[in-house]
Amino acid sequence: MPMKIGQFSRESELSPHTIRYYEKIGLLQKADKDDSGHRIYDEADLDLINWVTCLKKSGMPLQKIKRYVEAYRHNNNSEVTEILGLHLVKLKAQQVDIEHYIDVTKKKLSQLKKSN
Amino acid sequence: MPMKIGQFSRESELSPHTIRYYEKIGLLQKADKDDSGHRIYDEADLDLINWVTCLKKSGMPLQKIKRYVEAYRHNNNSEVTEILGLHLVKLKAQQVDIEHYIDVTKKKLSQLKKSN
DNA sequence: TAACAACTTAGAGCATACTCTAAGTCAAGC
DNA sequence: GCTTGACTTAGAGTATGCTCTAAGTTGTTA
Repeated sequence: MPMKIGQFSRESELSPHTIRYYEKIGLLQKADKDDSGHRIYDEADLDLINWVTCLKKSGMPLQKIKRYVEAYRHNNNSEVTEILGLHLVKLKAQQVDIEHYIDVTKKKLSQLKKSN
Repeated sequence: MPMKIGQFSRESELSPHTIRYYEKIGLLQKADKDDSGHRIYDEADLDLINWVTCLKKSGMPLQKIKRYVEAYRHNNNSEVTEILGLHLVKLKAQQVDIEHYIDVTKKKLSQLKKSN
């Protein structure tokens, strides 16, 4: 179950560089180290990093994810809920925007077809 | 109808800095200058920059927008169509992703409510 | 004519998010 | 014992997209 950064990297699909970077900026807590000073991670770390990746892919900046992770670590449920609630609102707005951009792009494309 | 960078900036909602930057990286053609060396723009420039802004807001990187603008300038309809077609595919993929992220976020939120 | 705003340029600086480099340590296999 | 691969650190470099600074010119208005 416990793994070093190499396996953790493969399972999370983030490079070791990126994982250390996330630790450096405080997004991830300082990982425990084994006797040779190598970072060790477990399933809980993997669940967290995967959720972090999901938040990141959905457009949340690392600074905000950092605040989320901190609130999560401190069991501050109300802040976690607030951050996710706001995130949901933004995602819905993005959804509306994208629909609009799809429409506009389609129109532009059909105008182009006509002018041929 | 012709205007200097200040008014062009207000009408396009881009700063003069940004407009000059776009010109510098070749996204916009070198603007014509009046007798005092000030850039002059017209309605066609405004239409183009507004479409550029639309592409940018919908996630197209400046380098790709640059290629779009060049193809557009050279009346290369097939390339314009190709770029927009690909963009449409990406937007649709984004739409699917966002729907997924909305679902996941909603689930996370309802899990949090239960654990209260 | 003097102040003031708007414009010009080249180039530096900034924010975000990595990504890589250098120099070194450590454990396992031949 | 030595190579190999995975790991460590601090810090430099990269890409994108601005954003600002400095030093100067030009046009309008009181």
